[in-house]
Amino acid sequence: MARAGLSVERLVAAAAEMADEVGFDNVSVSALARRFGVRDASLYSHVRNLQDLRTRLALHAGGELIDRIAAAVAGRAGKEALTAFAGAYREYALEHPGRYAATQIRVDQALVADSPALRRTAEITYGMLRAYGLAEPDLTDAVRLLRSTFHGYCVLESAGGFGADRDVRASWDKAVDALHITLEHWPRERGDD
Amino acid sequence: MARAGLSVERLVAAAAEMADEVGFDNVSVSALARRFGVRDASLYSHVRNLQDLRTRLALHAGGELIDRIAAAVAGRAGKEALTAFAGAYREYALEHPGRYAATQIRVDQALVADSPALRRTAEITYGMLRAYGLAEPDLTDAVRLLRSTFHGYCVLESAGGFGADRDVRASWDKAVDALHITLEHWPRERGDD
DNA sequence: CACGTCTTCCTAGATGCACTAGGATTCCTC
DNA sequence: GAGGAATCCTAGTGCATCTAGGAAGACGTG
Repeated sequence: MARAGLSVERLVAAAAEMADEVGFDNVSVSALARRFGVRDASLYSHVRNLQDLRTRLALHAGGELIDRIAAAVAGRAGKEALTAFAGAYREYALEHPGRYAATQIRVDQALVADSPALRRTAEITYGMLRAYGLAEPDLTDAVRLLRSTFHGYCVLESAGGFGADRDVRASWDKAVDALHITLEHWPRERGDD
Repeated sequence: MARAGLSVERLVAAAAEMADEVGFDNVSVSALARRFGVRDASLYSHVRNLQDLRTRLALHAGGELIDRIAAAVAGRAGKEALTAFAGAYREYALEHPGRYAATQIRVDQALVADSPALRRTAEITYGMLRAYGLAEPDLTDAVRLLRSTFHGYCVLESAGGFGADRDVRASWDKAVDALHITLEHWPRERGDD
């Protein structure tokens, strides 16, 4: 019997494509097997179960995302870096809605800690913010604000949540501008209370 | 045979409780039927299918959320209104994670347009922002920024996405502060370009 | 009260998914 | 070419959504 040549890597890659096409929630073991012309059961030699597949997909997509961001931010600082970061983030979320959705799932913290991608994300984000001269706890607050805004915007935009007759890209640029101003005039924590 | 006294309203209410307990994704027709001591098939006299149930739950939760926000904002303006809005929003999302998750699903735009809740949300939001003296298209940009930040923060927080050792409530207050400042110093659109 | 009707809830069954056990075939290595 | 490991299979379980069609309670009308 001719073999299909499955492997964890090929499965994850196909799952990523499938997620972008039919949505992350519709990535199933059966559908993936069908795509390879193979029985469901065959996949379980390469992947423990559906959750395992999804987790691998999440880590894979997270790595892709941070690679793009890192490339965009490299060599820039201040507002330029922020704009590049934001642009790369939104572009990935819109180009790859399924993969981006995958990055949102709750993943075992032990796995996250093991993955270099997540650490790199933190490094890049905090590094970018250092240019604004923030210190803890303002730094963490600012990171949380950025993540929330970027994530929230991309989720709402790709879910079609912005119905008003106003260019979505323009609103995004405005939001990034606003964030830059906020970071420059951050309401700093006083050290003595 | 004794009747269970099912109705769409009771089903949706039970589904809402169930969503908060076991997560929105785990609300199933079978589990809901089990909760009423009734067969799965019996629910299909009241609800068309699972998607119908979820849509009803989403609209129900959306109504609850905007009611809370309206009550919190009533009689306030400016920063007070913004803080009240933000507080009511986050409180609901944390108290009712399942219902809040329900409000995120993609719902047929025709149904949304029919629902008074969504229109009320827009009214309240735009009304609150008018105090900052913004005009279109800045108004829409600001609404999108607010929604994104609130939504993103609540999603990330309730998904356990904020791992750093910093009080999550404090970061939220800081974010709301930052948004207030942003709204006061909004980078306005010049009319002539 | 008897009758017909509508609603509610049922049984039975089709279909699709995740997942396991265990067997067969192919590939790699020595 | 023989042994062992990896790959893919058949067969089957359990749980989910959803449909078709039937029985029995609730309800209004004469």
